[in-house]
Amino acid sequence: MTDTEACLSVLNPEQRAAVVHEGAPLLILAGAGSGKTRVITTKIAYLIAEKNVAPSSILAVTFTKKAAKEMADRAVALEPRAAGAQIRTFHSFGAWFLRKFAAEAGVDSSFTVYDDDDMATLVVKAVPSLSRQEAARAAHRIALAKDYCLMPDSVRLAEVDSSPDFPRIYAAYEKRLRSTGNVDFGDLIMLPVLVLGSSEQVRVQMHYRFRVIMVDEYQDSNVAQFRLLQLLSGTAGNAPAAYVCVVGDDDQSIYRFRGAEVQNILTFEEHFPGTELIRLERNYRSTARILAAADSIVRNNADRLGKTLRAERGEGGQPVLVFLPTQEDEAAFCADLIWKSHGKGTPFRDWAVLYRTNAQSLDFETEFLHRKIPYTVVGSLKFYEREEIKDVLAFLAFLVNPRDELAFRRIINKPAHGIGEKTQDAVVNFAREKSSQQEVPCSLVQACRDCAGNTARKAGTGLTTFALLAEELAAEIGTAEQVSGTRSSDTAAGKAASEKLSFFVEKVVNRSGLLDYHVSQDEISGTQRAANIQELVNSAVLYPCTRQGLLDFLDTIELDRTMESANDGQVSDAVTLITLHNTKGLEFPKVIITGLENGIFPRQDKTGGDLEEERRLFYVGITRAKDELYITSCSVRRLYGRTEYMQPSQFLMEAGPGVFKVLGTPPAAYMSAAGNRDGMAGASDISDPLAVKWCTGTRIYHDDYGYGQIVHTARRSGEYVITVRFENGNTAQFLPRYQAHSLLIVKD
DNA sequence: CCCGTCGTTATTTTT
DNA sequence: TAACGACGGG
Repeated sequence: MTDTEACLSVLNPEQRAAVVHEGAPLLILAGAGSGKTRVITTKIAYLIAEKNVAPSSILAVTFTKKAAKEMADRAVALEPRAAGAQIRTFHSFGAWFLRKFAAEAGVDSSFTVYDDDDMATLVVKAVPSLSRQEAARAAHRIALAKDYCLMPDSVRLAEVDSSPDFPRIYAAYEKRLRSTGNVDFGDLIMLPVLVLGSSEQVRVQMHYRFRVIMVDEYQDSNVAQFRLLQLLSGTAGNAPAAYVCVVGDDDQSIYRFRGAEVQNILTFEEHFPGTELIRLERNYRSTARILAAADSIVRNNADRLGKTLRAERGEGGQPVLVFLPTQEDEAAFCADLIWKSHGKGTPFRDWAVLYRTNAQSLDFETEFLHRKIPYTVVGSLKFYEREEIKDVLAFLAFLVNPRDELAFRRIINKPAHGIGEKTQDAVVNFAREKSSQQEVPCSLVQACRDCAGNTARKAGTGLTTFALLAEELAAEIGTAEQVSGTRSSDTAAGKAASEKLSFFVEKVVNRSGLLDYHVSQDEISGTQRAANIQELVNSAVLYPCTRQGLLDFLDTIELDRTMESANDGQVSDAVTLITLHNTKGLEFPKVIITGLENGIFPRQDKTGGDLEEERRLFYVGITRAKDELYITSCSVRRLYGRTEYMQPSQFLMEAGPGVFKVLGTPPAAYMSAAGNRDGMAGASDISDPLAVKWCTGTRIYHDDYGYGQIVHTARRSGEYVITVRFENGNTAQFLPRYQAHSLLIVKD
């Protein structure tokens, strides 16, 4: 038996059919935990080993860096030659493509990628009449327009933003962006679509290059990505169409807000004629009762293809729904649960705490820190959003592309050289003016030199000094010519490639004065900026000290702004704190989904299609759990510094009876919506006059404590107990049956 | 141009 | 509640 036969033999019939399928386009509808990554990776190995497909002609795209890495690792484990396949995220593929066809796309081959923040700043520069806030909103709409592949002159632009000014703002932004030579995230997909659409030659070249194209998490692709797939796979010239295989699950589509178009998967068969469909419905991840809970939620959605997951792992324990008074209690509950299981030998890494918004991680971090429970927060963007980190990255980006207006503005006067906004504007406008008059764009370094004589003496000296430094450092890392036409890092730049990039970054940090500047900031406000810069310097150690090495370094950071890459030496056994969105593609033995309250999850104002998306998000969360699932809901939560009384999430009422084992006291809203459920504590609360009178949220006056509010109710050995939080900070419990006389209900 | 104070405002979700 | 922007004094 060959290796490949061995790989195939562990698959179920549907998986095997998907792997050996060839010819027509293939749509794999893969339910959560149905082994789709195994199918894709086996298929890559199979094509190489059995079908003699050249590895380099295989393109597999995913959405997250993590997923891409996992796919590549697993494919290589099955078939070493898979290392030659292109296994990337959509955006990193776009970046690769744009560097290759920079001229056709009208960008600098050494472009860097502007994030949302940079976009907003550039909008302000392009349309100065806008406030920062308006610019940020416009930037967001521009990004969305690009997700839909709409240009400033598109008539359909109104569907993204109907304001009459929008097309002009978009056009002005676009002009300004193009003059920097840089791109934004949307460009990484949209520009390749435009280049492929307009250049037959490029299309043919790509068609000969990629013979097999696979897309994972296809349900989250947007219109631009769909068109990219169409253009890469269609026919052109004499080049035959590539084999297309997409994998997705309409129930897990959770990125509509970012332009993801569920229609892409729902109508795939119309756009790729002759499509064959394979369903993977056997779930190897979760136990049956967890899957039942997931299904009881998602079946409330109307807009779905519909599928039923079959559990292959047996019944398992009943998912637990816990009602808690406050968010602190919620954090304490999680800590208790995790700590107790750790005592029984469960490693911390088996646990994941899921939440709707990043801000919710704070309470867990505080509690876990206190209890000495190790944890890692996944996907928090904090590190690369820090000012000092953005400063250093901007300096590096500027060395690579001296037309980068935003990088220039960020670093030119830090530390202060007397170059204020006026001088910056003069330099930038000078460069833009000159660029429009000549073939070769004018770099901002050159503009600094040319402007130095026409400004105040202090500013002039600063500009000259800066230009000298930028030229010297840029020369050291190599010039653009030294990499053009080659992607490998073996191009000899000034220094030997064996030297580490971290030396160069360290030099930049020192010579620019950025490190000194932030050291003094640390002294003033006791921050950790210098240490953060050092961490960034250290992370550059993995790259060679060449221009290409620097480009790769910036690329990696720009396309994966999560901490993991900068933080590989993290604790090996730790609880995972993660947003629901970030859990896509992950699994954990034990999962706690927190904050199941209306307004938080689902978020307020969600209706119709948006509400269905929230429901799918809940479904994604539930199906991450392998063995144990806990869900928590609080009756009180601090929101924007105010204390709010919460109702349980409507999703909880949608689950049928017996789906969850309920702990704590279910609020009245849950009870009345659920009707008379079996085996549930406090089931008689709606008919208990005490519970009706003394319910959560009621305002109270107490002779000794003053004003307060009921934050929790419970039934303890038959007695109805209320917990009251008073305005003086005290919290106390009372038995209304006996103590009603000392408690006054305050009427508004 | 720098720094401090005060008032206001914001919280999805991410490549 | 915290973080950020506007404003004014040095």
